[in-house]
Amino acid sequence: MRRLDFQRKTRVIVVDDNYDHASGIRELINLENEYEVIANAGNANVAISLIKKYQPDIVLMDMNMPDVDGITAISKISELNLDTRIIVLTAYDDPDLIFRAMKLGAKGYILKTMASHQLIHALDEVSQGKIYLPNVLCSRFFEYFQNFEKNQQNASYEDENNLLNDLTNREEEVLSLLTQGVTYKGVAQKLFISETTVKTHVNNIFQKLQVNDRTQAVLYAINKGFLNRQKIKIAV
Amino acid sequence: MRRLDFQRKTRVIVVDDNYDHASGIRELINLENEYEVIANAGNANVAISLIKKYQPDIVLMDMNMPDVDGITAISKISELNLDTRIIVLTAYDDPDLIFRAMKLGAKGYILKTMASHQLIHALDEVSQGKIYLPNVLCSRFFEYFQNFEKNQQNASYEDENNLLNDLTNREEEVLSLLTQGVTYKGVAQKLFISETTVKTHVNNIFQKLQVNDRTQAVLYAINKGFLNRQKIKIAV
DNA sequence: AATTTTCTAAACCTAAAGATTTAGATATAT
DNA sequence: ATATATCTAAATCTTTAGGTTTAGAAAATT
Repeated sequence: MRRLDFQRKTRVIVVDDNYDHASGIRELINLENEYEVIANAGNANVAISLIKKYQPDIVLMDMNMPDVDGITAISKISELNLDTRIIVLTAYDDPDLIFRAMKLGAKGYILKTMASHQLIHALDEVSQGKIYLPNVLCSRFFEYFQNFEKNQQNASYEDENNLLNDLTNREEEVLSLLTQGVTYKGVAQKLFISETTVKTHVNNIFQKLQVNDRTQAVLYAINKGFLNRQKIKIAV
Repeated sequence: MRRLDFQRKTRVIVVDDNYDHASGIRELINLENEYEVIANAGNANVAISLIKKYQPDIVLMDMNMPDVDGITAISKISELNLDTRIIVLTAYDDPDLIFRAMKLGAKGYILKTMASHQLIHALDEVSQGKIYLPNVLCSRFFEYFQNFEKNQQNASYEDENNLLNDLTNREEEVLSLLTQGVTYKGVAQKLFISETTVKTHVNNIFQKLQVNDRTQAVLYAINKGFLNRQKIKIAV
């Protein structure tokens, strides 16, 4: 099932620095009744101005281009907040590339090595508002995604060279308040201890984390995933 | 193509608080030569201790359970760092649930309404190290994923009530250095301006961001996605 | 029973941070 | 041409922050 609205074709812009390749794709797409390629772009900057001008339904974007790379291009296009949907067309099944493209809002991802009918299928799916990601690439994506999330968490606890593990409970409490922008006086009041005690704790924290001031301690804590899940809050 | 190693069956534990349902799944799976259900668990805590004990190849996990919910259970299981792969089995195609389950490392996700052969197919795929996520659920996932990422970025720029937009270029430069834990003196040296000028800028920044000190300013910046992409670095 | 951590707290000091006012120089816009 | 915004900088002052040493009490280890 394709588009129901036959009055207006789905408008596509092809972005590829290889002219022959772009022409091939253009002809392939124009064979289909539902689609028409309204423009070609040989590099990212031309592509962006064309997209601004014509606001196409779909952009077919090659990834390896001179000057501005595909990822940056996608990023800039999605900042325009148009209804234009991007399908990535590339030779590489690099998980990182897939992950970043999808993260930036690409609606489809196909390899150049894939059969041409898959390209049309992708157009069909994406023009219907779906996401098109072939199984192989989907697996690659999740590979990367789950590793990424795991690292985000493992950066926190269990880590051997995570100096946060050297902190005592009380020191963790103090650091937790520091990461909310609380002053020594504030910490003292909240923990019902004297200000000098807070200073003692803080100095111990600095030594253990090998930093020189509260800002660096806070940055260390955030980097190492201390207070990962709960959104960082600023105490007033 | 199923498993190549016929000498040892793939060992499965079923976690479902509905005993009848669990039994049904057990029988279904035991019809297959390659799999054997070695245990049932009616709640998450039992499940976790069984998994610790038997270290199964695959866990089929129901999501709506009493006491400890499925997401928490997955989280705890993945903290064990076993080779056990988790397949989620639930009645809901809630995007948030799918997203969180996959984020925590679930290798498959199927709806209870789906045909039984899909369950076996999921077991096949996952036992081969692949990820099994039916197209419908995959779309749901990406829906959520892309919205999530978009919000993370939009929290930064374009936001109306983002006070960071009020900062001048120079103030942004100063703030950027503050978020690296640089002192006033350090900022002065790096920007080739006097320390008092830095103080002026900093005070303006505080007023614009409506905060009282550098730590709060840094936290505000981080929360609003200032320095989103580049990993936070501590200057030494 | 003896030792080590941990939490508490003081005194004393220096350095850095932050608040406030004032002001000159350069742009940029109206 | 005259506001307006931005970047610069000084002087002055108060408040935190941070460094260092010392030390008592309680709890956990060995």
